[in-house]
Amino acid sequence: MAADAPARLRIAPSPTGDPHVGTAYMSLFDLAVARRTRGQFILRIEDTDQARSTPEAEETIFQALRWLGLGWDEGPDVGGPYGPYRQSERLPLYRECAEQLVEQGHAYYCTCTPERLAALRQQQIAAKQPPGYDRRCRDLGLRPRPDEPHVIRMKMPLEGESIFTDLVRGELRRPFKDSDDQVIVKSDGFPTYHLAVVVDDHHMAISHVVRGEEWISSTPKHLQLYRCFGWEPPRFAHMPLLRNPDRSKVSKRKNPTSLLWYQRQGYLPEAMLNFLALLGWSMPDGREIFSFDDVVSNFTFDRVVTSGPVFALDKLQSINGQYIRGMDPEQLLERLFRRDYVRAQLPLVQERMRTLNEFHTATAFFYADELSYDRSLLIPKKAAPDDVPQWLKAVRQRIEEFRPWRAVPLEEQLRELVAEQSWNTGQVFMAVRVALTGSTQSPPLTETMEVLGREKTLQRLDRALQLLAEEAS
RNA sequence: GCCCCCGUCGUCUAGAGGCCUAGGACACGGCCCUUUCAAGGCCGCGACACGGAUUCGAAUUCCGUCGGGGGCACCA
Repeated sequence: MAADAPARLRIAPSPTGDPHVGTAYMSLFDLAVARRTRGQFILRIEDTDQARSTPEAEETIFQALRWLGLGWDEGPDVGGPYGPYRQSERLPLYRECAEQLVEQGHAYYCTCTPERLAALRQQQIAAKQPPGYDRRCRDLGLRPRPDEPHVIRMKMPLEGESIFTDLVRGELRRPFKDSDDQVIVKSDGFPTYHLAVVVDDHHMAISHVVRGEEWISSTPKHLQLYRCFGWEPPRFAHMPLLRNPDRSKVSKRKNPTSLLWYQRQGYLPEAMLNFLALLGWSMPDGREIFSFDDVVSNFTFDRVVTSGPVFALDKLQSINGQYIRGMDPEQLLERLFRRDYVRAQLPLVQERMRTLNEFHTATAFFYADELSYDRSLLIPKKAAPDDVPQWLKAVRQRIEEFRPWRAVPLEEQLRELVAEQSWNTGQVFMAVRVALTGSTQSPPLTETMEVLGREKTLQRLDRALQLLAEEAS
């Protein structure tokens, strides 16, 4: 990869939750290659899942990547010559491409019902057959009317094999018969990932696709689409998957995966990047502390390992410490007081402060790993002790998946819940307040929740429930 | 069940047939420095999954076994 025409790489996150470390991990290498070749790094939002995509999630992805210094040359918010950069705004293109495939006999309409597909699947699993579409509609030449529910499926070759060269793994091959006729346009008219990614990567002139190992098995489908369209496919690099300590694919249940968490915890973006670069890749000279520019000038895919690294935080801690020690005090001061977390806390406590020092006492609870407070505080005055656990459980459940994580809507949720159950608002709010802050005195509850973040909020509710359970037994 | 990827210290990794009695970093243990804690210094613990084959010689090549992971959606 030394010679190198300008490369175009993209990160294509789905705006369906908190910005993920995996997104940063891929972006890091995308940007490195783009910079190294004086090419471009593109951000494309893959919001073809109408049910799960949200605008807030998209916004936090922008924010998190910018925090890390992984800015993009083209994207939904900055524009660019290949836009729009949001898949939901490119629908006509996918439709047109899919219809073209149907015209050319590379794809077909399918009217099989979800019920039939589910039943088929069950049978196959029961018969210990690999699950997959049985191609019933493949040669029927169906032309469903627009009001008739249907999908479009691509035709995979029945024989032969797909061979491609992966930049990190070398030659990979797989018989076509192992891939079924994938849906490329859903019944809601939206493309599936498989169609959209190919169409967009081509139309955005992407030269290198860097993505997780999890995509290896669908690469033959993608290559087949390129072939059907008559387009030249990009180069593929399948990076190893980040793992939990138990070696499963990294997940938020077992690891903090939200970039927002790292930001709030006070990790430095440059240390985070350094750490991420060290997972699966190494500098030719073996140095472990290096800048993003060092990655840019040294990155090659042949130094990427193929086995999945465990995403373990102790090394990140150590690296972060080294960065902190390496800063001059003025720089450090700057960083400390610009921290967004502190800024967010400020309005909550300002009206309660009489001296500057009170800022620290009033916000200490934001930082505690585990609050220490007397269990009896969890039982509000005039409340029945046995009621408290169910309040906390109900509140937890109510907000666990709730979006957006903002004070006003959260307050609405809580008030609704309390009203439904005919509970006492003051008592319920007080119990939650103590669980979250360890004290009966705190800034307004839901504003506190917003700043504290979902993760810590849920964690502290759990902790309070645990305390109450201990007391009961 | 089928297909694919992977397998060096607890963890991240170096290693592309002899330079390997396998190197570094994190973590861990000890000592030193020190009013404490960190930081720093020194020392230590600690791995080529297993079995065959190829070779004068294998962590490095090939095969098998075992183990881990991923995929098999109208999710990405």
